[in-house]
Amino acid sequence: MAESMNELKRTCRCTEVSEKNIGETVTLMGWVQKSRNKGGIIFTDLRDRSGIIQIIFETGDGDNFIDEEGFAKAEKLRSEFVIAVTGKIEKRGGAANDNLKTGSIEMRAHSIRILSESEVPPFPVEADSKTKEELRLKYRCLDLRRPDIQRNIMFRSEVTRSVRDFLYGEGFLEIETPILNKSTPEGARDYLVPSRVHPGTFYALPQSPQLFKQMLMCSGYDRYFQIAKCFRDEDLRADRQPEFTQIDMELSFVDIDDVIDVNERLIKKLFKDCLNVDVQIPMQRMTWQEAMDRFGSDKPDVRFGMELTDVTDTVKDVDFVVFKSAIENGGTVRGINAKGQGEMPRKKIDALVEFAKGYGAKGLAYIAIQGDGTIKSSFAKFMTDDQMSALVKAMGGENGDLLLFAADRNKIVWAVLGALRCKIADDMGLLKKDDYRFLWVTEFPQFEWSDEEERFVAMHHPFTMPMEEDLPLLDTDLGKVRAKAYDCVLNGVELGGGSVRIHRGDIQEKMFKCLGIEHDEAYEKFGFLLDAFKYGVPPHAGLAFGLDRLVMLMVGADNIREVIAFPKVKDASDLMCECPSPVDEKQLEELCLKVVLPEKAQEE
RNA sequence: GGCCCAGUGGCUCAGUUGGUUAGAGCGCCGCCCUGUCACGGCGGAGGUCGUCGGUUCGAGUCCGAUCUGGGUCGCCA
Repeated sequence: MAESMNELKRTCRCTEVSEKNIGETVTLMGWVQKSRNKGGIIFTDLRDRSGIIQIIFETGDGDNFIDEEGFAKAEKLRSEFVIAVTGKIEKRGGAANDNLKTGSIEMRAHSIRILSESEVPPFPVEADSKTKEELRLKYRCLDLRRPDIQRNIMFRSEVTRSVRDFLYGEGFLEIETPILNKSTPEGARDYLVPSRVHPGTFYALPQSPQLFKQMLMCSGYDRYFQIAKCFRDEDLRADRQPEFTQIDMELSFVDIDDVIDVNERLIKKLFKDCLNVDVQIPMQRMTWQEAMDRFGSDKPDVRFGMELTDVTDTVKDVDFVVFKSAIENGGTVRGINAKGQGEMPRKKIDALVEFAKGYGAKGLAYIAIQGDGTIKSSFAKFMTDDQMSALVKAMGGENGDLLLFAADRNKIVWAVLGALRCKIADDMGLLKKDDYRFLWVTEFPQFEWSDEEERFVAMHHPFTMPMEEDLPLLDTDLGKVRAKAYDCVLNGVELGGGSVRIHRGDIQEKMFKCLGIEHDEAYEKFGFLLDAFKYGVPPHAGLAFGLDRLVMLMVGADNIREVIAFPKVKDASDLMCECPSPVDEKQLEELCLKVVLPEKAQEE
């Protein structure tokens, strides 16, 4: 039977006692990790968020022993019972346990209360769980007791504390912005919330506090930040959840370098505080164009080389239809050199070809240079010996190397080789999680052509300031306009991004025109911001980090669910709460809503 | 929406070219044990092999569909 605490007070956590406390009487409360009954003596491992300490129950007279009634209780202990024990801290009578922080001491209980019993848990509460994630998420309460995930969640708290410390120190104000917002359907899909008071109308959950933080700049708060919950109704990934958290900030009277500077110092302090890792600043910078040309990605992993080489010129006369047609259609031929992989078995190379096809490649050409210098190649028969050696030379190919080539439109060539170099590096074991390589990618294109909409769309958002020297291009060549936008990249992951915003009405108007957004439409969507811009706008710029991704990389997790207390699964549902779920007809009526399922979903 | 991977006692897994009663480790239950900490000893319970359908004399195994979870492309201004 469960007992109450009554007047009993916990004196400290399980591992907050050490050899210094030997002889002291303490009261500990926590969960039974494991109980070992030796007959006349019982050893119980007691766990709380700090760790584990061994409790001893032995009958006898005096302070060091427990009475018969207490011993009977101890005999009943099972995993995950919640107990309170009072007793004396002693040096271990038996051998020390080097695996425990408290391995050299133990507590001799003289009283015990069972505060709560537990059913047998569906999976063991232990570190390095092998349990399927589905089950872990269904019983997330138990999963969150496991020491490794507790470490992640507590670490995350340290991160936000460090961030707040730094930003407060730099004169930032923490200001909350609304969760119920106006829907602005540019960008990601919104989560909608129906209004009861205004039937047929909806709020949207924020994709980011973007417009509000710009408003705050207009209002003179000059340095804002927020640990902001954001929502995007898009498909999930290992590093993408439908609701996620951003470290969001905005600054007035600043330009790119000011934003980068304050954020480099933020990251430096954060990594020192939480990981005792020294991040070198200033961090590496690279333009978007350079990132694409060298790494095939706007978020390059610079922990390893294997950079892209443009060999279009070298192969332009080669009579290989794949290369020829790519070049004729305005594309390029580029390659990467996987050093020392020349002996890769055909089967694995074929797997790489399949991998490449997943990124839109029609195929993948390769040259495998064997250890003795002989060449195996998928397209050797189309090449003269001179052409082959010129190509190998252009790629820096040596004996034992594997050269891989993609020929297509640049967009596809970049995507294919960019992904390929990361996959090969991973397969080769080149990716060390504790090797933190930061990188700023700058000078993003302002616009991106959308095949779907057959127009230019904003790559970042329509309030992003173009680079001053590119302003004339707004009239002539939108594809060439570069933006004052920047991303912070860590080990191939986009950690955060931001931009200098447009604060001049004339440029903003032109921007809307370039994006094909009419004056009225702009007002319909962003009127409140445009109104605010009429009354004195400070030049401003900002940035937002993905907190979940940041913590994931810092703890070395493979997905952000490991650093989020209550994450959603792949189809955006919550296995613990079992949501989303249908609502009462009455609730729908009140909101003037009617659910019309597509035919397929109506069956059953 | 596309492609790929997985699903067998509570957990993690094995299960041969389709062939007796589907196994193991851990966990769980009972008894014993005063220095264990991966405690130990003895005994025991526990499975519609994700679901539905098909092929077959016979399906955990082969085929089709479907569900669940994961990865990824598209998507994510």
